[in-house]
Amino acid sequence: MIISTKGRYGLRAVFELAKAHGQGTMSIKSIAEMQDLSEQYLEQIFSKLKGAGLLVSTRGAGGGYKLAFDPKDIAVGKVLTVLEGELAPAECVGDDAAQCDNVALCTTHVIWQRIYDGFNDVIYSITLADMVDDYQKMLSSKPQAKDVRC
Amino acid sequence: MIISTKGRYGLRAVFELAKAHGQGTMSIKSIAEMQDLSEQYLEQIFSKLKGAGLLVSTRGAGGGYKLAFDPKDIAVGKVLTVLEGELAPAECVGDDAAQCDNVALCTTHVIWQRIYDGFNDVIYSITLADMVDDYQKMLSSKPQAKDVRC
DNA sequence: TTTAATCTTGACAAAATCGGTCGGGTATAA
DNA sequence: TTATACCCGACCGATTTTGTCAAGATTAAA
Repeated sequence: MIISTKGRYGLRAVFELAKAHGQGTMSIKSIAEMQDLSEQYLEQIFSKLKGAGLLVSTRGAGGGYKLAFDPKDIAVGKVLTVLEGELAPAECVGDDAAQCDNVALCTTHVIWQRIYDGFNDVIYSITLADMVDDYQKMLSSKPQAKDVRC
Repeated sequence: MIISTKGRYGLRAVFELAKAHGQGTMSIKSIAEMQDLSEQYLEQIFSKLKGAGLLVSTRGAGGGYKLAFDPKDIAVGKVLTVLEGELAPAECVGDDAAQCDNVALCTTHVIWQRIYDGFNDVIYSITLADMVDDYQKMLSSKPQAKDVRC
């Protein structure tokens, strides 16, 4: 599995926040229930996302989390990168790439770079708003639909 | 690191076989020396690749490994998949996908599928022959070049 | 003011995976 | 017959994954 549970659960949870954006905060408890996740594990995940500035929280009764930005301004890739670390195929590509002796002459480097670029193109081209749109469309085409996870 | 050492070392080693294709076999020892890898670890890697039918071996003195097919008929993706297992972002995509309750209604499934497709497009569109071509071009444009790894 | 809800933080731990090593085989060319 | 090379399964320490547990801080509401 390229994406660990942190990233997969995290994206599902953030998707709930995106659906409810503009309607105040949601508690970890309610999201954990909806998505059938452990509250304590989800705490860890949201804590990371908050640390990265993607979420804001309110303490106390009636508090909870919400997105720090509009869903259309949060790329799926951002969420995944915060939770998984940088998704690079090898050390010689990516933001904090360890430069090898001579990248210009390294044959496998070309492969890793293409994988990295392709991957990031995909995950940064989809926003949370896109996910919500997809969801609305699925709902309207199959009105009996219930939330499903994978 | 999305690709582990098995995949990264393996691709480098197989690239050596591709460069020498048509010139008989190469021993693990010589490749391990060239690419600065442990012989015993490389044995494990080649054993897997042989099991998958990508390599053939000759035992005894003067023996070694060679590609089972022409480099142009071996995709980088095939090598990586044999060594890494299927490179799926989640359980619900890929050949041996665990079907979730209702994929057609699952919002995150769309994301995992797009990542999976993008990834496989890249790695199955490059063959070992492409790598060798790249290498020859690099050599001719910088004739003083030595082999470099990353 | 008290209470309950909620986020916050850090430690802990079982299980799986990673990145190999070790110690023997077996087949074959020289 | 001997040296070379592949073959194979067990093992092993370190790290990462996937969480759990406990205690505390903050705040809204009763």
